[in-house]
Amino acid sequence: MENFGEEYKNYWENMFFPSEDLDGWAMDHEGFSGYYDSSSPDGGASSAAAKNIVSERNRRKKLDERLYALRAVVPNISKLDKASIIKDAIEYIHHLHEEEKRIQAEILDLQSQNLKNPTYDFQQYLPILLRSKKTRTQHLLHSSTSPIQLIGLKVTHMAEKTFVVSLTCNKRTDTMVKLCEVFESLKLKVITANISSFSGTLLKTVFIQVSLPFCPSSMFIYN
Amino acid sequence: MENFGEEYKNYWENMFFPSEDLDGWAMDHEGFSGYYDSSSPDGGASSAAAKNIVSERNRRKKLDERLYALRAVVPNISKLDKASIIKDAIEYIHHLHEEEKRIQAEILDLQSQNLKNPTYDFQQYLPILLRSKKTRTQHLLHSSTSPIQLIGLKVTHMAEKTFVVSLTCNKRTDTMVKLCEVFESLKLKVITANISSFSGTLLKTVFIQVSLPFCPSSMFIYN
DNA sequence: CTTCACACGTGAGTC
DNA sequence: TGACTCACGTGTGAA
Repeated sequence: MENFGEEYKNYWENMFFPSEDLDGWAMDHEGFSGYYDSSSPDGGASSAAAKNIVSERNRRKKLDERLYALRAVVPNISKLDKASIIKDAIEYIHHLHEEEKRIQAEILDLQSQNLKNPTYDFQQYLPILLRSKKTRTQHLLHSSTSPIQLIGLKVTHMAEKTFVVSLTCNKRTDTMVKLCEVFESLKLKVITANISSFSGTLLKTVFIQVSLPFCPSSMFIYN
Repeated sequence: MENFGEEYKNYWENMFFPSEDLDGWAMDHEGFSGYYDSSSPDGGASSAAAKNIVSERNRRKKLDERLYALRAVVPNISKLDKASIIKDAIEYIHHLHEEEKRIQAEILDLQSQNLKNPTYDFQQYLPILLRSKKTRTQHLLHSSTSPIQLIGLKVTHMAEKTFVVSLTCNKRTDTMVKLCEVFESLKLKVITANISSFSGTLLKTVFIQVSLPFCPSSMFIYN
């Protein structure tokens, strides 16, 4: 029996090396069958026992492979112990659960933070705006001489029917005039407007009041 | 030997019931020692073997408990198989990894969305602001006659060293004057400022330029 | 009757 | 040396 122990001395360390000698081992085992199984020396029973042996060995091998794979996906393994591997895996799953909960809270916080100052991105409605006023707006924004190069455009809902439109763009020649023309062309009810220029950029802030209840898409088809 | 099998027939199902009969079992085992261990019938060796037996039994029990605990933290167990439990645990960890990656991407997306219009919430820096200018600001914001009732306060990073401070508050008597006093007390380098009032609320927008590189907390200790 | 998964006792190796 | 961890072969009950 000692040779078996020699063969599998380092089994746990290099269990992923497929050892073909395992298959041939059942034949050798026939010679040992009489040693402890004196009551049934017939070939049929010993063959069944050998089948059981190799089956059990495959089962153990599979289980150890799984355990090895589990150890591979779990970082910070404290010990190579079988029990410790499972223990670390459990703790790691708990850690992942906590992290997921924490990150979910963070994402919820970010979402609520976005919701707290409800700034709707204008960018997606700009095409609608351009389509509806293609006749004038289009060629103003894309005039060959000095087009309005948009940097940022957003609308903030201040009160019912009241919005603040903030538009940032590069400052070129006549950009300010064109900007005013664009806004004028929208025929919005402007409460107050302010244009500031610094370091090559323009920022135009316009308070507008709409007659319809808030609906971002309808707001800019409005003319 | 059959009685042993009977005792542990349902071992896996109720492994968490501490079975006290395990301790007393070693004594019974003495009677069987001669059956297969004919070479060493002395009491010392058999006692050592008995210790080994109970130790090994405890080891197996611990390992099974760990496996049971692992099964408990993994949802959607396909089979109660030992190997399947580990396999499902591995898949579950992979699932958690994917989910974490997905959610991290989502949080990054949200953050970039916040960064695209980099509006830093002023609210958390307001206490610092108030602390640093307690002498004047504090009593202005909390004066008994008509305190400035803050609705929204945020700063937007426009360019290097350039920020837009937007402050919204309720409009009361002298609110506008006090607002100007507060901003004046901060000794900021104001490029341009604009105050608008509508439907009982005030909005003050100030372009300021700071001499230090951007650091939200230091910015408002600045005086 | 065969297959499968299991718990068991046991010897060997390690620290 | 004693206290471990491990792989092995084996018997057993369930599918």
